[in-house]
Amino acid sequence: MDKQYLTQQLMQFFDQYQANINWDLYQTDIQVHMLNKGDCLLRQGERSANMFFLCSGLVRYYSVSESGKEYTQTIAKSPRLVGSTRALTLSQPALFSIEALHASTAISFPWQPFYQQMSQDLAFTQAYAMFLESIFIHKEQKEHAMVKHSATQRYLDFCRDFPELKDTLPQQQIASYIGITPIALSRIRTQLKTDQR
Amino acid sequence: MDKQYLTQQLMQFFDQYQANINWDLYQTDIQVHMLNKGDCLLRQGERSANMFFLCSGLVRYYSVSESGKEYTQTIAKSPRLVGSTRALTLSQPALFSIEALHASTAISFPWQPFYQQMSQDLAFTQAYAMFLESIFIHKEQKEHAMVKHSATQRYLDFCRDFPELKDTLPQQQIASYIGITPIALSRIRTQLKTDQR
DNA sequence: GGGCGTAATTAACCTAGGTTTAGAGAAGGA
DNA sequence: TCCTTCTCTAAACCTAGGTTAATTACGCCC
Repeated sequence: MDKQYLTQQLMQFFDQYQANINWDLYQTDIQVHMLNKGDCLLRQGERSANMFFLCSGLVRYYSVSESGKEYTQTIAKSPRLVGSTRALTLSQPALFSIEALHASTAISFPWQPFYQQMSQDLAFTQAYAMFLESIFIHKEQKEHAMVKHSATQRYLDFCRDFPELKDTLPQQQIASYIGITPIALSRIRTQLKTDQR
Repeated sequence: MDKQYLTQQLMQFFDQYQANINWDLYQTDIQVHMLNKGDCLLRQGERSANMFFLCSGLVRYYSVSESGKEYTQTIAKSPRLVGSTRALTLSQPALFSIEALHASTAISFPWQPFYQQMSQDLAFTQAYAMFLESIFIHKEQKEHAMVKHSATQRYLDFCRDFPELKDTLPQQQIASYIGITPIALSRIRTQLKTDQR
């Protein structure tokens, strides 16, 4: 798709924070990613120096443990920055993969020079702090739910938070988001159905 | 204890970030808190406009669910800022209490005017973003451990991360940090002892 | 020393959720 | 049309950790 057009979206996204960015510096490094369902932007264990901007579509962050179990940490909707803050700031391999849940479009740009330039811009740094605050708060709520709520409650929470996904996303992935096996989720769903009557 | 002296520590803490702060504005609002073991700086459900700086000692962040179960989210050592970013930025009641694990000293100051002034200071905003990044990374690792590791593994992780606490902290609180009951922890400990032989 | 409150252990029992295996639909491809 | 593959459901069984309750151990105050 049109790189010009997508870059436009990225610029608009940052405009809302009144950050003063010289995009010309990155023109040559910006890459367009057309994703089909199941394609990955970033793979667990990979080192990447890029941040991504999700222009359209939907992705999930998931990780796989040594024992082969999959856990979906986050589901992110466009428009949004996506990427591993941790991997970029500590320059370590990513702890999770980022996978498209539908067809999606994203662009990538190199984080270091961008962050270098941006950390001189107060408006941007403020916006970045706000971004971190918001994902932090989300993470805190998810930790809370994982520890304090039963699987059934977490499923109901998921249905409340993502009403548009509860019927379109495969149940395996819903199960992986709430931290249980698809089999347990199936049990919970039939249990809920019989309770309703 | 000497307010002057503790305030000095707070200023030194921010000096390391080269933030340019006019402390005179807050002199009258700064309060000193001398904490005994078990005293709380902040109580779950309370609204507070203050941020705290832990000058000496050790605190834990814990929350109690409706069903009366306690969960320790974080253990924080001095010197450090402590408080609920979430409660302050959204001006909502705190989701957790902050309790001293030993005798500790802290000072409090009003967050809003401070943050207002500080968000004009690039060095401070950068430092704040780094602070958020660091607690975010910690939270991500804890979420990961809670989901992927067994209670036994989480106990071993705790012993690795807090070697100085594993014998001094009451087992109830260790259990609450790793998200199990004290009874389960006792079982795990005897299990580990017999395994060693 | 004797009582008392708190913390830690132990054992018996229970339950949520994992594991394994099998089968039922739906969807595509030759 | 049949065959394959993928997703979901169902049932039998297992296990980690929760629950309850009784027992012991360790201060601490009188």
